[in-house]
Amino acid sequence: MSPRSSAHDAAATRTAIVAEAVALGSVEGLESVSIGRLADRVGMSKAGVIGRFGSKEALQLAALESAIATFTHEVWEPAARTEPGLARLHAIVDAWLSYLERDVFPGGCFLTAAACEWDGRAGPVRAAVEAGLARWQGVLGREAATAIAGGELPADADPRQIAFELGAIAMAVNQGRQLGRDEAAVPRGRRAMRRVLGPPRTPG
Amino acid sequence: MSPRSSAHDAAATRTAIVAEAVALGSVEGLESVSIGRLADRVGMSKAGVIGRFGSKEALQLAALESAIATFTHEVWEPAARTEPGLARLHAIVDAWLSYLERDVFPGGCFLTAAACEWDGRAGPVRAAVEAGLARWQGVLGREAATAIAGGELPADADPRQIAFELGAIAMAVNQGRQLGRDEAAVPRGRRAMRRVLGPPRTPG
DNA sequence: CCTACCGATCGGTAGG
DNA sequence: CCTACCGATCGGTAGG
Repeated sequence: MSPRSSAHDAAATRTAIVAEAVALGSVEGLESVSIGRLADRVGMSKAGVIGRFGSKEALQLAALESAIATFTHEVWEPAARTEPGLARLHAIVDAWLSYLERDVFPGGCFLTAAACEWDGRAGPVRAAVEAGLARWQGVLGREAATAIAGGELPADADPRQIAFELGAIAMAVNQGRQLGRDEAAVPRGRRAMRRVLGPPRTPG
Repeated sequence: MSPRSSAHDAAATRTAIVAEAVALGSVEGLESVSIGRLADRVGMSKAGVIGRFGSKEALQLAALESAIATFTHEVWEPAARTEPGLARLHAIVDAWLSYLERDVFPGGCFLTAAACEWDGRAGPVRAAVEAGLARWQGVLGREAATAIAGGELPADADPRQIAFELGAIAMAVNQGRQLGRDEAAVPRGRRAMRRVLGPPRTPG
C-alpha cells in the first residue's frame, strides 16, 4: 500500500548504480564504463540501468556529482571545522593527503581522472568537471586570501598561485601512487605543500 | 625495379597513421581512438591500418613511442646543449613551458593524458607509460643532483623531491590550459618552478 | 524492472 | 593495400 518502500528501493538502486559507475570510472575512465558491464555488476538488465537516468551522459553527470560529494565530505568537511585561514589550509592539506593515501576511490582521485579524460571534449560533463575544479580552486584561494589578510602568509603572496600549487601537488601525489605505485608520493606531497604554506602556526 | 620507393612509401604511411593516432589520442584519449576512425582520417581501409601494426595495442605502443620522441625533441634536446646542473634545469623548464604553451599536441601533453588514462590498467602500454615517466623523473633528478653537488642548490635539497615538484607543476599547467583554458597557467607555472629552483645563476 | 530487439561500430581476419 | 566479412558489444528503444 505504502509507496515508501518502493521509492526507497528505487533510490537505493540508483545509488548502487552510481557508486559502481564511480568506482569503475576511477579505474578505467568514465567514458569506458558501458551500460552493459555496469548492469552485470549491479545484477540488473541494461534497460533497467539506463531507465534510471535516461542516457549514458545523465548517468555520467550523476557519477560526477556523487564523486564531488565524496570529495567534499572527505576533504572539505573535516577542515571546515577549523578556523579560517592558514589553520584551515593545513587541515585541508592533511585531509586531502589522507584521502589520496586511503584510496577512497579504487583507481585514485576520480576528479583528477575525469579532468584528464574530459579536458579535450565538449558538452555538459566536461562543463561540470571544469566547474567543480574551478570551485575547489576558489575555496583554496579564499582560504589563502584570509591567511594573507590575517598576516599568516606573506602580504605579497598570490591566493590563486597558492591554490594552483596545492592542486598541482595533489595531482602529482595521485599520479605517483596510481601510476608509479610509489609509497613515497604522499610524504613528498606533504613536504611540497608545507613548502607552499610555510609551517603551521601554533595557536596562542 | 628498386624497392626503395615502396619501402619509403610504406614507412611514410606508418608515420602518417602514428601521427594521426597521437594527435587524436591527445584530445580524446588513446584507447578511444578506433581503427575505423583512424582509417577514415588517413584515407585508408581499416585492414590497411591494422595491417601495419598487427593489433590496436601495437599501434598504441607506436603512438606512445612517437609522443615520447616528440617530447624529448621539444624539451630535452634544446636543454641538453646547456651545461649540466642548475642552468640545464632552467633550460628544461623554459622548453617545457614553451612546449605546453605552443600546444605541440592539439589536446595538450600526450604523456600526461596517457598517464591518467592508463594508471588504472595493466599491460604493455601502461608499463611503457610508467617507464617513460620514470625515465623523465630520473633525468630531472640527475640534473638536480648535479646542481646540488655543484653548490647551485642547497646541500640538503632532495633531487627526487625537486623532480616531483617540477612534474607536478607541469601537469597543473597542462590542466589549466586544457580544462580551464587559462592563459595564466603558463606564467603561474613559471613562477612556481622558479620557486622550486631559485633564481638562475648569472655565469661568470 | 524485464526480454527482445534496433542499427552502428568495435577489433580483427580471410582472401586476394 | 583492398573488399567483404566475422562475432561481440555499443547506447538506446519498444512493449509489457
